Amino acid sequence: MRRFDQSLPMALLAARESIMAFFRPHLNELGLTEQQWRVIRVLREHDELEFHELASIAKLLPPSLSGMLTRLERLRLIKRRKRRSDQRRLHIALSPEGVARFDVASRQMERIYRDIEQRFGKRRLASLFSLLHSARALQPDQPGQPSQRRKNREQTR
Amino acid sequence: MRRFDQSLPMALLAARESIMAFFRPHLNELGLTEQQWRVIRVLREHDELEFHELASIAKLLPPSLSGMLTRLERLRLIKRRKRRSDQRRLHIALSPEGVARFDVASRQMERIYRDIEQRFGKRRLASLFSLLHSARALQPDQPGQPSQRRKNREQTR
DNA sequence: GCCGATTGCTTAACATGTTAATGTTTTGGC
DNA sequence: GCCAAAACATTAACATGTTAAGCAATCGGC
Repeated sequence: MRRFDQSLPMALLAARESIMAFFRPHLNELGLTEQQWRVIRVLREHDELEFHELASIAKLLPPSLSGMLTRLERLRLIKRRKRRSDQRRLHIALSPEGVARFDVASRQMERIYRDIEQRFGKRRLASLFSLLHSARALQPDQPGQPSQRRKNREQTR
Repeated sequence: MRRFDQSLPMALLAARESIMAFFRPHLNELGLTEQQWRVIRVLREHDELEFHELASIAKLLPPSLSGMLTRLERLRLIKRRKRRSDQRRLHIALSPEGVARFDVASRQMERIYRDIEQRFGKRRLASLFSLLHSARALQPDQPGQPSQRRKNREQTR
């Protein structure tokens, strides 16, 4: 079998951890976890989002996001409210405090990012983004799909 | 601020999730989590390792690994024993059942990997690995360090 | 040989990831 | 309008990530 250090998931994980080592200590000082920063950042960019949109964009599974919103609400950084016309749907937005927290954090994060960009090189960074974007597009065959390769079925959901 | 989808940590995360979507369902069918598979794979490659070596290679923090070993031991996939000369140090090795489980899983994982490799392209995959390896080498400045960037990391052993 | 400092793993406490089940609201066929 | 099915968020149960504290074994200076 391929050597462990030639595993693509491991290479992606290790690279990400190295990058996060730049950001995480500063986020912690700002009283934010990495995932909370993801949510705040996405909300700042979109003003208001539905639950499922936020989950999708921030790459969080619904159960994780659900708990995070409870905690972010307790910190008074976000607000969530049900849509009147459909009580199932949830709308999430930053509070004024959330916006303020974003403004403080974003400066610092942007500074760190420029440092990384400089160390790594703009061109290589662009190449990396391009390849990562392609990888992101890969999709396993769907069990019910009439494609070439098929596997087990049975997860009706 | 940069757009969220231009964040390097997010790009790495999203790419990794796309790749793991190929592997995870099959690991689950084999009764293994993603991290358990990491541990088994590393142990298969090294026969026997000390705790700290295993943690370092498999990119697991000691507290996570500690709990995992308890569960893997309960599943009878690994064995851990203290070194006689130093009762603090722990040695971990696969059990025969662990080896057998590896053998079953490795075939399937290798098959999936070749599928990914084919879809993504060997050359581009090699480029991606190269860039990821470079990213992995990045290290933030240490707070107490003189202004030149140095890495005072982990030559603990 | 004694004792405080260090080493190495484990526990603890909390947040998140992952899958399955639950509860509530809405939809759609009749 | 009625009711089963679907849609959505949450809760549950468990594993892992992360930081700090704990505990036992060992080391090192004396």
